[in-house]
Amino acid sequence: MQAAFHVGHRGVLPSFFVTMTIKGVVIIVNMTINVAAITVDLVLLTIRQSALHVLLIRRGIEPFGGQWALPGGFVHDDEDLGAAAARELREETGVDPSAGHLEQLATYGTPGRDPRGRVVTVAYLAMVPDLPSPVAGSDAAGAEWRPVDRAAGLAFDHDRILADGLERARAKLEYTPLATAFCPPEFTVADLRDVYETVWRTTLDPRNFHRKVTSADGFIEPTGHSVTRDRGRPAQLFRRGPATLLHPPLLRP
Amino acid sequence: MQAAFHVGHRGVLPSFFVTMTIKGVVIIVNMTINVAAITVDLVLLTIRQSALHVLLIRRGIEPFGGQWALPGGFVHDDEDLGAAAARELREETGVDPSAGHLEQLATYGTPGRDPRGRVVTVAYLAMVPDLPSPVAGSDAAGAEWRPVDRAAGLAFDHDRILADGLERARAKLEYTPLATAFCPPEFTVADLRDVYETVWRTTLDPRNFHRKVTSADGFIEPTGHSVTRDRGRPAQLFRRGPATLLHPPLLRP
DNA sequence: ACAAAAGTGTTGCGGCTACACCCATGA
DNA sequence: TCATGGGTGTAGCCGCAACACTTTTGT
Repeated sequence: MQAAFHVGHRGVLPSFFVTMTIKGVVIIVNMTINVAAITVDLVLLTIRQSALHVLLIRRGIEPFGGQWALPGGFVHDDEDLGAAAARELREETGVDPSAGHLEQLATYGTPGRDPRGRVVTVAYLAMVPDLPSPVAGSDAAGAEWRPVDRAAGLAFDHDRILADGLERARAKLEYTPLATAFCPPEFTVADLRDVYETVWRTTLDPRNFHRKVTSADGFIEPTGHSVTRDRGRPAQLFRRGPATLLHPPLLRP
Repeated sequence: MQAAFHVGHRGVLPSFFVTMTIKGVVIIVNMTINVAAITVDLVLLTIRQSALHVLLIRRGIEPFGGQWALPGGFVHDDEDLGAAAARELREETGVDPSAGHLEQLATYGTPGRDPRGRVVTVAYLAMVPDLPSPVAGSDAAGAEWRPVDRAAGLAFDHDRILADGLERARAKLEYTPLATAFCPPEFTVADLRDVYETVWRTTLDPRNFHRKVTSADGFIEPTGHSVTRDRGRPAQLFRRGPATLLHPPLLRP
């Protein structure tokens, strides 16, 4: 039997093989250059009750069925990587990505990290305010916000991805105004300090912190409003400023 | 005609199609989940004659045949991403990756960035000392060290990747001992200062620089030797120290 | 009145810039 | 001995940690 074959219109050669059984004849096409499935995974962080939480989903299918994992999924055809991450964020939380922060974290492609075959995942780091609405329903068996120090034992290499995401988040609070991504549109200096204290797992002097963030150029802007939260003097409300880098930075103690 | 088909043993579904002509009958198999070819590209930097240079290769084949591009290539089957980058580095320069520095930069996968089809590239940033030997021959039509400010007009999206690599390198000199990756095993404080001045495109006070780098814990260690380079008092030789982070950092002016 | 949280003023320390100054060598 | 680059000392500035103190609310 002779078979002429042609691979797609793109000229990219795949490496896995396709087996076809036609009228009892088995045809195996084996190819040479490697391809991989591309997924995006999300390290999606928020702060609830002064504790840093990560969104986990409970896998409904194999592999790792029943185990907890970071939310993620396959990149669609003709879809940009960042767009895939933004889509996942919308699907999993319902928030518009522009309300929080979304950035590429790193890419993981160790052979064997997915038992189904070669899967390269581009991980993204996202921070969102504490969402009043519950997590939007997804095709997973379940989803929940988990405190990051109770998130060990994830599927795939997601423990590693989560650790990398946490370290990135901690480092970026120092020299970028990223902390505001955890806050609602209007927030107090105490809210912002709670973000830093929670992510860094330290305590900060409220007086010096206040001075630093209000004097850092373009970090936060007063809205003119104020609120009284519990007891005590009402606090001014701020919104995020236009700065993209912090001058001077807030260094970890 | 009926055809039962089965995709590989891995369970990963590809998205492109395979057309087979068997005894005059055309069979098109179209699949749903996207796959991509995975490449690694290298932003390989060095310093020659006090100018920052990047290694470029002249493409021998289409697409972008004849144009200059970053060195790179396909990730092999069962090869880790970092291992593929290290292999490219060895192939292009002959240096052992441990002699310099190699780290993941970012991943680029915009549809259409490669006219052959969906190609996702994981870019790596590498720094090596000025190599006495010329660049090892490769399968490309040519290779050369190009000053970074004369490197515009590269193939694919490599202008963007190079810009991202340069910004990463500049930022990392501040708070890591990365600058030593540009230096030979033994170097003087003036050599190290030249690295900073070249990458940052500034001038630094030699006296204050000397004090800072010799007092930064674990940054550089004296070897006991010294050299006289041109005129003037002989300079002590140093090797890189064990530090992985700089305390305190050297901030850009 | 008192507790509690917001916000300001002040002091002292440590790192940094700027620059004077000394050291060791080649020509 | 002079030019040149290597290396040290020091004064002043600036940012920051520490903390006393004032302001504004709820109870």
